[in-house]
Amino acid sequence: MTIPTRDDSTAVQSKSRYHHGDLKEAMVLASYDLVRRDGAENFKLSDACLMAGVSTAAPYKHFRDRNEVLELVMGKGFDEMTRRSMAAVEDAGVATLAGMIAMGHAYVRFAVDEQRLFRLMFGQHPALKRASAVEEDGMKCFGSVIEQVALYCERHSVPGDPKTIAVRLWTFVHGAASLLIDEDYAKVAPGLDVEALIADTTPSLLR
Amino acid sequence: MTIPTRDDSTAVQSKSRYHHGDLKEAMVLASYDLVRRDGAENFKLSDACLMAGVSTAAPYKHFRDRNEVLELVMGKGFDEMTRRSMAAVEDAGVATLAGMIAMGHAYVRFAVDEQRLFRLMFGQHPALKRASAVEEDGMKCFGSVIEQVALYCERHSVPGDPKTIAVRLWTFVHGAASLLIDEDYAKVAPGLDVEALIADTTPSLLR
DNA sequence: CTTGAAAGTTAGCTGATCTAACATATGTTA
DNA sequence: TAACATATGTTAGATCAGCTAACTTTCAAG
Repeated sequence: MTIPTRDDSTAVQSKSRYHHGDLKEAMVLASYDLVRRDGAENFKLSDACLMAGVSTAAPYKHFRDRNEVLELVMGKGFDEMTRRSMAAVEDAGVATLAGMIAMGHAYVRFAVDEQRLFRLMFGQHPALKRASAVEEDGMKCFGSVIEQVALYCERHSVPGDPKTIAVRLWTFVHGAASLLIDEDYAKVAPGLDVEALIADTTPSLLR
Repeated sequence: MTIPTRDDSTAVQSKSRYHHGDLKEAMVLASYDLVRRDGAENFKLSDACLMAGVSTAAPYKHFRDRNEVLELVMGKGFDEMTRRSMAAVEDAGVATLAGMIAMGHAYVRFAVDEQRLFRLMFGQHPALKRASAVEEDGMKCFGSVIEQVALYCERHSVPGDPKTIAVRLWTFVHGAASLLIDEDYAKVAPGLDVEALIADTTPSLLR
């Protein structure tokens, strides 16, 4: 439950070491890693303090409380998710079917690779998600996914409202990611190939 | 944060009142209500103790720890969800399109009505979900949904593996429920009519 | 330099889970 | 029916994390 080692390469520090330099950033980075490792429910602010090399009271000069730190971690999570999804679609081809499928796969792969982060980002404390920083990053993430689907719809003259179709696709992919990492598929459909499920279903949803 | 009043109608009690009578059951019932009201993240075992009228040490004679109580609450949640989904499909017509849509709507409505319960049941601590009691009730819940879709597929000679098609429908409905209560739809597609989304999309998924 | 604000520190409060040691019913057996 | 074993309560307190208060150090502006 505790391997909180000081990572000096991460922290920006003054020579004196009484003042950290950029404790706020260092705390968020440390917390991001801790949440990825242990999950938000096991995240201890005090571990992040250890990693940043400060006392447990120090963060309160920069954050309202533990939750504000988690909010910023969520924001970083959404940024990373956006980055990966967009990279995938640009790689496989913007406004192509392959691109849409790749985007779905990237979404699911993020959920799998970053399970604990994904769990923090979705379905947990509704209060956290309402934080302005989170709202902004979340909107950017979902917005860019929807935008990509809309591009596809226009290019291929898919009938109907592009946004509605985009929401359909998003809904399906999100459901797949959730049920997969929650091990619900494993209970009723063990060995299910989720990538195939998405590849097979995407065409039906894009029309 | 605290309205834990003693509910004597719920509790089975002996005359002496030293021994509760059925503390285990009383604790689960109280905890179920508290989780529905406050969410699992704000659930205090001590509140449940107050409601059951016992000291905070008493539950440890019946439960391993706080998590075991939550596991049983999850189990009850799955039972209730199964009940509602099956009632909906039987009401609207087993093996009919209307029945499939009604089942989806019931699933989403459960998520909305019992948001905090739903959040406990999905996407939270993976450890809790692996508890045998939870696994059993969860399987029953998803299993019966899948079974119903399979019945539809057979009746209407839908080509392809019925189970695969059932998983598709389940995935979509679960995604819709999750994004809805997580207020993610509200961010990018405010005012989205989720019931319509499901009614419109179900036919495309059932073939 | 001085001085005020920013950003650390230590000490300690609070509130929740859980444990240890003890107390009281209950019900089976002598 | 007395006595014992067991189940199921109680009280007291350890622990541990979040957070606050009061004090200290550094920095930067004039």
